[in-house]
Amino acid sequence: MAKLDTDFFHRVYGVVMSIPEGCVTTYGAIGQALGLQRSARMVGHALASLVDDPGVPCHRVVNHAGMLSGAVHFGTPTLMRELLEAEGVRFKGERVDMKRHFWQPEVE
DNA sequence: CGGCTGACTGCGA
DNA sequence: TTCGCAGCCAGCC
Repeated sequence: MAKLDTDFFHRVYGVVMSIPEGCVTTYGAIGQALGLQRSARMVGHALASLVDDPGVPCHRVVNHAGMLSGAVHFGTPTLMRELLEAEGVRFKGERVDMKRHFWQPEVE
């Protein structure tokens, strides 16, 4: 681990893959775990590529407001929410109940 | 090789 | 939590 390869996406892959079922996290939290504290955007872009990769529960990643900002990239805007609800994640209207399901990824 | 865009965040009000 | 401003880095054209 801690391989500084250009495969930055690969790191996000590992972290997202480590997200427990029924839990959600933010881009910043992931970025922080990767050492990219100020570059949460990169996490989002990484996810954009990871969503193209099967086996990556990127639907467990939301923005700091708890909104499913990446749902549009799922092909089906509602798919992201459906997946979370299927895992037991509670929703507050259009947002995820961060207070209840927020999970902090740890540094590899 | 240069510039723009982008699944965002943090701070202050 | 919401609104506004500015920063950060990598991928893509």
